[in-house]
Amino acid sequence: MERRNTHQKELILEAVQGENVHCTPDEILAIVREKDPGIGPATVYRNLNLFLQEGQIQKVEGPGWSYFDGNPKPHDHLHCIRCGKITDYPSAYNRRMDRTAEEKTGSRVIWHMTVYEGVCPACLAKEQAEQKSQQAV
Amino acid sequence: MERRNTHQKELILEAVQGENVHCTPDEILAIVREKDPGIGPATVYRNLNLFLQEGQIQKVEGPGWSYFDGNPKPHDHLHCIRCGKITDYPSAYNRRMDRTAEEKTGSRVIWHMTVYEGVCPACLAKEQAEQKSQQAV
DNA sequence: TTCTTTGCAAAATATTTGCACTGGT
DNA sequence: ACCAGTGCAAATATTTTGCAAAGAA
Repeated sequence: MERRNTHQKELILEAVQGENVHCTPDEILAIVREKDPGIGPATVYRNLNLFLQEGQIQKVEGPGWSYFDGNPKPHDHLHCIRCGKITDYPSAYNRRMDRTAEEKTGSRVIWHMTVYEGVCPACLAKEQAEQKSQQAV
Repeated sequence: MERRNTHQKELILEAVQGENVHCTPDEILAIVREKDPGIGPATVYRNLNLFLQEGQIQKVEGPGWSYFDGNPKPHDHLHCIRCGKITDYPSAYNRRMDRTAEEKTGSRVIWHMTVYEGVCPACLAKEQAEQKSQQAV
């Protein structure tokens, strides 16, 4: 079964592969519809699953949220519990953790991902601003 | 709004809080129905969400899977890509990782969780058995 | 021209909600 | 007796699938 490249595939891959982009299928649909309003949700789902299988993108999930990540390499993430956004955690992949896990559990470990739950810099700033305005009142 | 203890709540909490238990809502429904077949899915969902809010349990999610975990303390997990089961990763919570992440990202980090993707000991054994039988043929 | 991919609509899944009734306190 | 919690069914939300038409190769 030959794999054909289409206009739609290009747009979807482009949307999800932007720098530090983490989107839901719905958000991706909105983005690609800006350039081609005819695209439907089924096409987005189908191709995201295809890219996933091909290893071109990955799915990042945590308690209560789920995003597609255009960067297929394993890397850690930070999830903001205030705004919901997730960002890549800037650090090299630590392969030693996998070896340690293998020794401890007797499993074969292929890769790992750490998700940090917290409040991102932008939301921290907002919180401070809110506190100030509360003091003023 | 007062919180009442019911028969159903007890069964559901008992089901999800077993040692190293990681279940989907559907699996939990099946377990509690063994003792009380009258319980419906809505009650399971409602109470799991309640326990989640109360911090009595947590939800663990990864690429393509999601389970409730009766142990509310942050801890790492191992997910088997062959049988789909997840198990607790036996190691103390590393608080230092959170402090490091705060320094690196400028965020406030509350907690983290690492998920290891791999093949569990039971499935490794199965794989070896399969290879042997293939050689025999 | 061939056969994959698309867009739509319907179907399948998963989860939440409205409401009358049950049952904990 | 009061009202939170339950069970059911309907409503939502999310994702997948069937199929005729479109369009890559």
